[in-house]
Amino acid sequence: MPVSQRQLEERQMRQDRILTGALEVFKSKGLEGATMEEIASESGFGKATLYYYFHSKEEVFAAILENGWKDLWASLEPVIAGDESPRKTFSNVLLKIAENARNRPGLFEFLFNAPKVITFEEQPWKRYQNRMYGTIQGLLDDGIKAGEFPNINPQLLFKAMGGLFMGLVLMGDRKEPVSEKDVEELLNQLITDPTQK
Amino acid sequence: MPVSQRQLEERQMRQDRILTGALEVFKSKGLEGATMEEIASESGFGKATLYYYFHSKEEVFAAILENGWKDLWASLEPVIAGDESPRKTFSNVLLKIAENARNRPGLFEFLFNAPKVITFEEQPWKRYQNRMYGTIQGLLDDGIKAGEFPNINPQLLFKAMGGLFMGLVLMGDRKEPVSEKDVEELLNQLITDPTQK
DNA sequence: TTAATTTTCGACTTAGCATTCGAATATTAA
DNA sequence: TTAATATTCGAATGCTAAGTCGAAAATTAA
Repeated sequence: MPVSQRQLEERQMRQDRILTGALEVFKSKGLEGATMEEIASESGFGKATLYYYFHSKEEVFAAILENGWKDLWASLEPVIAGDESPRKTFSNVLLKIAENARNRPGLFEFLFNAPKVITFEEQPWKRYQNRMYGTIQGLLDDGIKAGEFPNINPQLLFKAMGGLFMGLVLMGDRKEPVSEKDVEELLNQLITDPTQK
Repeated sequence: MPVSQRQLEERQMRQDRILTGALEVFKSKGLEGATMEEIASESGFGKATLYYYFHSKEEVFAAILENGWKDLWASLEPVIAGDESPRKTFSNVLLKIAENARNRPGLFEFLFNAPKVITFEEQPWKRYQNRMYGTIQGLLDDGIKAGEFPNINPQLLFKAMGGLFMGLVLMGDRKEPVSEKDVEELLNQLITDPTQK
């Protein structure tokens, strides 16, 4: 009587289709610059139809971020839950992030740049983002305590790794995926393991 | 007959006043979100007066960036022209940037974040930005060739230092200026000098 | 003082765009 | 088939904000 499973799935697919089109437009025009008209034609629907699936342009924008961060976090969770050493876990987290970036480069870049544009506060996706950043910082904290990283302010280490890693993942001219070797190299060259001295 | 020196100076000051107000509004609302109305009231003029000094909102935005990058570059130039070793020059450049950031934190943050928002192409301030990035990359290149830095892809090193340094300068909870010691520490901890091994 | 010039500004015009409406079309279930 | 429900869409609405106008006030120069 209500709605069949198939119906729900088709609805979901249409939403995804809209979101995919919207991502393209947002990437090239930004939040304000993008028009619903353009998002509609990009995703193959009429303008009014977008409003059948979403309440507003902001909601479309937020949905992209929400889904993106949620998926990213979901893929990270098992890695973090593992019981490896902080340094090894840290390395695995970076690898997993790189894998995500490789699969959907457009979305990934958007996830990390879009937030700068937002003015309206408290969005649900922020929770995932904070959780991820918090976890990574925690790993660095623990690693430093355990003597696996040099004794430097974890906040700074975080920033440095962030910049470096984004460089590797986003700006890479290379076509091959980021390998375990790459990440290990990073860690060894920039963050010397004191125990190996 | 034309315009007196004082008149020119006063005009300049009014433009600066507008730019200062605009910076505040742009920072909180972004390029699209900011209204000329708000910029006007923030800087203490009527809306129409803004158009007496600038042709459009984009021009106001661009003027902030142009002035900012120009000043930053001007302060860097003598440091770069010095004849120290690449590593030492690199360190001095970072110190000078930090000094700039300390003097006008709001502007500085804007200079480094705003570009992400821009869609319209080729702006004059881009030339200063590229010159600075190019110079820094060149210093790293030279330093690597001279064996003063570890042998790592300069692009990556650049990203890493960028992330780290921005962390130090922008996110710092500290109130004291970034000191030579801080920068040396950075270099020593993250980018071990191979000659010291 | 007075005429030119510079500066200021609120009201107005206008264009673009988010959002709504209402009617059509398609799908489902009986 | 047929009625209910789900989906689609272009046209109409309304608002916001960039940019313009024309008149005033202030300043300068004689």
